[in-house]
Amino acid sequence: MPRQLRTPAGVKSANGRGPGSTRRLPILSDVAHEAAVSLTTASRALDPDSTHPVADRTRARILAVAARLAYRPNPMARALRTRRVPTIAIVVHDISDPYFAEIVRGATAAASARGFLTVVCSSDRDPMTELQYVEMLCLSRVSGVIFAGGGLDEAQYRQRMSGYARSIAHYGGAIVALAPRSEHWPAEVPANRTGARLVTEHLLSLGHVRIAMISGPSTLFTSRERELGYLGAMKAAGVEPRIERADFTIAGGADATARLLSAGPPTAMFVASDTMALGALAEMRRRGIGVPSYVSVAGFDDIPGLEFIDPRLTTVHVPMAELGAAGVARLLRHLDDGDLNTRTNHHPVQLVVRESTGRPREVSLY
Amino acid sequence: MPRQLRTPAGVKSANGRGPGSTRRLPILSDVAHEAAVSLTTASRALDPDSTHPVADRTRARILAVAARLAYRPNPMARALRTRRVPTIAIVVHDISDPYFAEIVRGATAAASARGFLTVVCSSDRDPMTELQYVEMLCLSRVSGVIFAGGGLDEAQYRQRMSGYARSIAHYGGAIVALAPRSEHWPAEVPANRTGARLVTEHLLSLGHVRIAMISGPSTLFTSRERELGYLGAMKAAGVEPRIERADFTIAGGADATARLLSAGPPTAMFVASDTMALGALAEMRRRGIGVPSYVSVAGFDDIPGLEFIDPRLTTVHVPMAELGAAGVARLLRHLDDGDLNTRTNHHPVQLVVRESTGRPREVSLY
DNA sequence: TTGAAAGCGCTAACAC
DNA sequence: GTGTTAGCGCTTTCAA
Repeated sequence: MPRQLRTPAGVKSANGRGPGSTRRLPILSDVAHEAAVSLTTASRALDPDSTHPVADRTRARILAVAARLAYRPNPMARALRTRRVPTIAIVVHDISDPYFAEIVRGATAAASARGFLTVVCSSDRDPMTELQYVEMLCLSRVSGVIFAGGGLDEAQYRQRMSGYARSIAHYGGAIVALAPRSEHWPAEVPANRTGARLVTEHLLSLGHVRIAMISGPSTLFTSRERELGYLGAMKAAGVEPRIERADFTIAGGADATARLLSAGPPTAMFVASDTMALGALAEMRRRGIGVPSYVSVAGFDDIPGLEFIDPRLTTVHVPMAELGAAGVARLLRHLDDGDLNTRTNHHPVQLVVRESTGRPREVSLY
Repeated sequence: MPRQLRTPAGVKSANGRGPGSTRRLPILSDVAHEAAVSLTTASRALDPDSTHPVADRTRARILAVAARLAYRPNPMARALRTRRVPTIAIVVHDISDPYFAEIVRGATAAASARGFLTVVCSSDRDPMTELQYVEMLCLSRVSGVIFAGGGLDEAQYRQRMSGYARSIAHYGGAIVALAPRSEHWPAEVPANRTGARLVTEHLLSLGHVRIAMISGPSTLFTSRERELGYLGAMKAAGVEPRIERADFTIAGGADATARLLSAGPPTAMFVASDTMALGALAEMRRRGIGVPSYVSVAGFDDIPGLEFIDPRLTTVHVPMAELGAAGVARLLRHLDDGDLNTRTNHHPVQLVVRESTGRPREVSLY
């Protein structure tokens, strides 16, 4: 349809498609036409970060028309030109896990404040699913991708991931990690090692010697960092470490606890995430084992809702929402100012002692 | 830059931008050129749901080239043409609430299986924030919007919302509700009224008479439906109802419980969401009130993780992930088959009796 | 300081 | 069955 014959915006369309139909959204040419300027000038006046000069009177006129028509630029048309959609993606391992839900909450709030939409991709802890999502994101030309979960140390995964990352960098997209990864990406991560050290030292100071750790998969960098803190504190105290592995889920935490209890049960357990600690607590209850009377349990993350489980869990507070917001801020610094710094910022964590840890039991369990 | 001079895909760009740089992504004209066909034919052969005939030999040749070049259509260009981005938005009240997290999990899985990205917009229970998000979605021309949370019965909200909805319908976008609303949109909702009736009848059958309800804001349609079930059962039993209101948060549930307990405490409480019930339980514990020995508490939703709180909560199971998936399926039926049916499908719920409800106390609390 | 014109990559109406 | 052509709405040279 030639431009001239098009029904102008703000005028009821002649062939209204029934009662639900309404006027079409105004486009740039509507504004330009009404303000009696060219498309170019209208575009420049409306673009907040255009450096091209526009006469004050002209600009004022254009802005007035735009406001009256409630004009908003079409993001797709703009994206086609600028080669990037105003969307930020956040890739998480499991959106149902309160840890990731909190990060997403912080990130979406920060992103929407800047006019960015946030896409959430939850892989349900399957690396292949995660890679598929990243491929989709890459094809969609999202402005940036935030990886909330830790990376995997597995050849094929790393290779495909770095291929996508290169592709994203190629079209000018930004990448930020909120957990440790092998890739050298800009990162905003919690002080995992320090936190693990603090919590282990807390258990040691209570008099525990047989302190086991329930960690995540050995291929996950987050597991490794938390193990490092635990191992360091154990070594410094001259006591023997013991690591059992799970998959960062509640059920996994329960299973690992069962294994730990059936072979020389420890007097204290440091669980690498609160979610797994919930599973540990459930397994204890199922077996009638008192916490902390028989076994002390400490978690990591300080997820919301912890005040409602019994006993209240000793853990390491990670500023999840702030981490999400910091990730978005970092991403925007790349997009806005071309900041390509790949420094890793460590966010401080804090030991929160509650009711699930206490002095070691006097009697043996068996 | 004229097409002819452009660096072909698959050939290292002459002005590579450093080590991170790589060849540019292939575009349709690359495929068409290599396969020696026109853009149109290439487009048709590559579009899985194009009805236009293409010779088998030609199609095979085009597909082979596309595969070799790892060609993927540019979603932005396609969107500009089709006037819709391959993205589904899901609007929730609070992504940190496990109820919504589960719905989102179900929806994203279903959407990505069909090549759609899912945008999550969490309003943190602020109607104005929600409206802002919907405006953004509308401008972004997302293919569809799923409203996971219930609607508000408030004039200005309803007016702005229906304006956006009209706008979305106008460009061919779909809308689906997963909770009751005044707008006549296609809906997939839990059987709120039935669930509330079932749980109230359960409490009545245990011998309770003084059964209070903690509901949500009176302007929220979800609150109303659940109240209707409660009121119906109470009336049928000939006993006096009592409703206290909160805001569907943990803290709100705790506050409402405090108010309830300080003025003629009931022997049983039906709380309109598990999240609020968590707050109720916390308030009871703070006051040293036994559950269910002194007061029975029942929730609604059956959010994940409930097996780890003490006492285990009696509630009404809502199939959250299925609701999310059903919402996506409904949306795609609109998009694919033009199904504009606005029927409301009620998803069955189920009473789950656990440990937080029991027979009424013999002794008075005060 | 303004504007004309050329696309971004794709789809669809209309030939042939 | 295939190709030509005209845009989708916007940004951005380049020229005035």
